[in-house]
Amino acid sequence: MKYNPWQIEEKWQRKWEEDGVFRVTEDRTKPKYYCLEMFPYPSGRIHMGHVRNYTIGDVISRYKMMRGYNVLHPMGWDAFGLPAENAAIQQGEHPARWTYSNIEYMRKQLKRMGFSYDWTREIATCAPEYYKWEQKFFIEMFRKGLAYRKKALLNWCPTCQTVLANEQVEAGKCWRCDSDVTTKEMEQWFLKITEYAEELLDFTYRMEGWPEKVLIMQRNWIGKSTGAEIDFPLEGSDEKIRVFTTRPDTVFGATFMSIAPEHPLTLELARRFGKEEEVKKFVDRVLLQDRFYRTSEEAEKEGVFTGAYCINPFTGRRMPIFAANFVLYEYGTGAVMAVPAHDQRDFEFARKYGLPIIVVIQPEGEELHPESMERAYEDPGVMVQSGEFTGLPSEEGKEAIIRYLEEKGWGKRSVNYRLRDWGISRQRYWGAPIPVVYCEKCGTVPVPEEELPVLLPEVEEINPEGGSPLAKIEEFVNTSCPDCGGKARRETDTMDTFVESSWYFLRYCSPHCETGPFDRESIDYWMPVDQYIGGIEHAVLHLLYSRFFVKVLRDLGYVSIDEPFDNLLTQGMVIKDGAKMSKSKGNVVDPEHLIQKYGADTARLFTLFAAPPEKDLDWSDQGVEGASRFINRMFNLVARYREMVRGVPPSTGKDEGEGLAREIRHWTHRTIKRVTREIDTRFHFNTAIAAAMEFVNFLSKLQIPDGESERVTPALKEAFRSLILLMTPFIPHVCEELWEMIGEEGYASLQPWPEFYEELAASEKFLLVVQINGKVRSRLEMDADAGEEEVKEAVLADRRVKEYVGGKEIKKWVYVPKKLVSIVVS
RNA sequence: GCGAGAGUGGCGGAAUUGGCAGACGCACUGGACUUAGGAUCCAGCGGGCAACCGUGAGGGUUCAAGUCCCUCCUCUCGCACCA
Repeated sequence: MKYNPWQIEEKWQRKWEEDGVFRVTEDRTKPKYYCLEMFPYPSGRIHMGHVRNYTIGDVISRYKMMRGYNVLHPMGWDAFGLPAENAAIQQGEHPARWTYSNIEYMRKQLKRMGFSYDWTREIATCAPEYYKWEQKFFIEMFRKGLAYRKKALLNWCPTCQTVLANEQVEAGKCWRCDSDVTTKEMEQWFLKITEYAEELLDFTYRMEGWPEKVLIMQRNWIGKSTGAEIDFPLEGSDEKIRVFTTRPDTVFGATFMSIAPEHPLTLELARRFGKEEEVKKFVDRVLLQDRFYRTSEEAEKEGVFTGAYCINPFTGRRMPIFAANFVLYEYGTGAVMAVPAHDQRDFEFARKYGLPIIVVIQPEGEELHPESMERAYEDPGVMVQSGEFTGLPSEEGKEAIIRYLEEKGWGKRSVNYRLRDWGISRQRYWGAPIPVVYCEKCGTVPVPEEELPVLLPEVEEINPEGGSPLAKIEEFVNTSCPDCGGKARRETDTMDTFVESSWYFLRYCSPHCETGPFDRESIDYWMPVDQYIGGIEHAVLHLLYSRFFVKVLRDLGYVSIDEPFDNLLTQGMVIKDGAKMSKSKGNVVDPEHLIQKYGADTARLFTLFAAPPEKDLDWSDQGVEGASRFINRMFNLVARYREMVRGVPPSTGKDEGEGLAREIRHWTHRTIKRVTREIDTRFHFNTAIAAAMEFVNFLSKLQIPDGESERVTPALKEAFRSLILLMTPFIPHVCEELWEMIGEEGYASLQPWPEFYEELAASEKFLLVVQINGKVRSRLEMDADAGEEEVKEAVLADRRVKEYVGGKEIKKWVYVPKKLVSIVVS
């Protein structure tokens, strides 16, 4: 009898499917567990990253199932996206055909891995039954003002003639044609994620099941800063310029003002003061620079005087107003009060243009002088040269200044976020149409609900020149206004694919629901996701958008949860030869070859054994051999004892038995304990597998003396049953086969997880380590129930101990029960 | 620059609360079986002849430090003119 993975795997995959072993319903007699892995983009074939991600999720799902949970473990396809469109351009294949044939192929590959998905719940986001509901959400968001249209500066690729999402711009270049990306102002649809900035931030402090790293990244991305807005009157006018600052305590040191080149006031002021020509030259030049250069640190700070002055309300100082390249129009008010002594950018700017520097914060224990300063002092200190505020510690000063401002009506307390609203318009074909029409009379009108979905029209070919493909389809564009019936044009942009992935986990709960996006009861039963697993690359985008979406759906009355994912596991990358697997590096291992050569169980076992899930996994062909070898050894071991244990009832209860049987039972229970703890407390599958390997090593060495076999077989049966069940989540196919081989009924996958008795797991002897003056000098085997007196007697009687202690005085005696003795002698 | 994480044999990686450093696996060495072995099984495997020395470097706390404290070095990741 030889281990034949292909035959075994085919057999059990077929049986699981025939018997619907992994199909789930809302069974209220069991606790629920929703285990989810980030769904793949159907790019063509699965890669090692998928294998790792989905294997981790599968172990967790199968383990929880055996622990008695009702487990939802679904799979689907993030099916809209650019690669489909590119394939269409390059190969002339329709994006839908290309996508669906990829899905067919990848589904087969995933099934071949033996993952425990409930395939009846499979979804593809490009299906009208899916995006229909997304369009409905969009309309509801539009009605609540959470989806709106505005002009915005977008990344524009002049070669491809299209807008690029931020993630499609790599180091200032177009990801597809490598030309320099510029900006262009266009009408865009936005989702108002900033409305939820505070809540999104707030919850990061309560999400205990998420890695701290991800939470920190999200907090940084949201980028909350608190401070004040202050009005600076324009000299010779009633107008005011409003700035945002986080350092109101430094306002006495503000000596000039910087405003963004694209700020409408910039050219307006220049015109008024006869500086139009040179300011416009500067503005044009800066706006031509790409944003990546302009916002990088290397970019030199430069600016131009607009000719205008404003007045510092606190000091009465005339502050020249500069247009400066480093001021961002989109952040705060697009204008900044410049405090050169206490802000590095302003410092550099002031030095360059010879502007005054006034120190208003003194650090403790040193005195700053503007002439001798080499850089700005940005830390807290004591306020100086600040009128009635002089002498206040700067932190208190912030509060005092804000109160003063508000009293005087010069400004107010203010909070700013770095987070911007989410631009979702894409000039793409292969995406969900934005369900809006533009009527000459009624303006922007959402498509009525009963007309949803706005179907993506068939298209002959996609223009490689780019631009919105939908805009070229007359029958699609030309429509009538739902309100007045007059002539209207459809929106031709489609939605960012991140919109689809922001709610797919909800759809899985009732994937075939026709009356709504999902069935409320199923959502209330399954959500939130108990364990979410995926790559760290989505730490901000997908994970933040999903959080936002759930909060919006909550406020629209669809769900009653605040957060979608209770626990998050970010798995490490798959590395080979010191680099991430990638086509360009040529270090890709195709999972399909692996399966062909070793079978799915080996592929699974290796990815689990090589590293804990959250760490990077170093690929090693020899390591795969090792995994394969282990499965063979386990198979041969069970095969050898198969006849002996068939039909024998396993040992149960806490009676240890005697001799060999007792040793076997001790090993069995110890192993159950170790494997369970490693999986349960921290998902460290590598050490769980190591424990099982040790158990196999032990069992392989067993020599059963003639005549003893009767007494030993129940213990052996228990051992094999346990071993097989412990390994089932990791290598399910071979475990099903072995389960059958030892004569057990039903599916191993459906058995309850083995239990252990603490009494049996504990050993009856322990090895006592004896240290003398901090060095290990002896080891003694002791009975587990030996008390300190007994231990002391045994230690002092030990030959090696006597050698070191001799007649010397024992100055210290430390006893750690069941572990060690530490003796200090002079 | 700021933030987070990590440095342990030839390699991947183990070491509850400070308590035998190197589990388990790979590679390697020797042996057995064999026509053969790149299959399988058995044994060995941090360094050093040894006393001893060994967890990035140097200090410290402790009977005892990979683990705690201080200083420093290296690497990885994230953010980086956000006022």
